[in-house]
Amino acid sequence: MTRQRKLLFELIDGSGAHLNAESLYRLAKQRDSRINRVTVYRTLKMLKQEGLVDELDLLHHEGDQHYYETRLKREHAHVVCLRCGRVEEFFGEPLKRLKQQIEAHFGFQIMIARTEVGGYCADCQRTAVREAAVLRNGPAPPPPAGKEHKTRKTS
Amino acid sequence: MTRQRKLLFELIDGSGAHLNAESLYRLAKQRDSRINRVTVYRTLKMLKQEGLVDELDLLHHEGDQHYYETRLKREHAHVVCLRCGRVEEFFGEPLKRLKQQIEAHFGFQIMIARTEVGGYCADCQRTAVREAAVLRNGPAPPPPAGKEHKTRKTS
DNA sequence: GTGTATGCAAATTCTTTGCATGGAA
DNA sequence: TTCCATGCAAAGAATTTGCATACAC
Repeated sequence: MTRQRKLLFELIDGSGAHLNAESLYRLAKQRDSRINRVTVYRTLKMLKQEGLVDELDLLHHEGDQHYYETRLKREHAHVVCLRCGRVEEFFGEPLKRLKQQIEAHFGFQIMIARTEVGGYCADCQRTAVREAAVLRNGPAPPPPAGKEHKTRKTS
Repeated sequence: MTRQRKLLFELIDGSGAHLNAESLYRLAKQRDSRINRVTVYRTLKMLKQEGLVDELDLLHHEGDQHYYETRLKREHAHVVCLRCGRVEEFFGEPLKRLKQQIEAHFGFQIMIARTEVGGYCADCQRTAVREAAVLRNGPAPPPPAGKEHKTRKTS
């Protein structure tokens, strides 16, 4: 257990976000300027093999990097908005069912499962509708006078 | 619609396997020696964007390439044996459920969904038991005399 | 004929390897 | 004190880009 490994695991575990190797390296460098990018890759590989972290690609929404998270949480699917990049996590019982059925059906012993879903989040669906309107009709008319407030539903 | 695009889509669609960019390129080259690797990458990118093919990584079981399949089949999960590399496909209703729940829960509009599961297939579980026995006890005694037949269950 | 797709070479991005040194147990 | 992890430099795999030519429509 070295200084570097401890730091890296803490960062992956502590960060709310899904870090990729490069972000993890940058964060680590801030706390320990002597750390090397190669150590990050080597440590990630080890943590993966030990089953301590999971590797995601979040549908390669931005580039071909991978993202990492600790395996401490309950199993969940990742839901990525293809427009704004926001990532939600879905915990639910169909996931468990799916695993059970696969184990039963193939006599498989599942070690790891990954579900990644891409699409458009509620906000971006609204935006898309607005953008399409602009393309069709030109810029929207100015909003009616009065205090601004968040649009609730477009349809 | 160029000669190359037609060929590449046919190959992805026709091949039973999950091809990666390099295998696809090699197959294509056999049929049309003038084709270029770059064209393969460009075409795959386009087919992905059009929603005609899906990109998988099969848990990066061997290297960091991606694998491709057409979207003509019903939605399914990929089940990869981490030992022998065999890939099974699972069609089942928990997948549909999962998508529905995610759409309902987040108000999400799902465009693409990918489930990849890794573990050990029935055959490899048996092998692992044998291998562990060898590590513990040294090479197994020769099998009892008589006609060879497939082992059915080890446990 | 016009514009987009292709081929080629070179560049970029992400990740791994070889080897000498440093640090944890 | 021993051995494995680290850092550094360099290599390697997978993929993308720039630019001139070729081909589909």
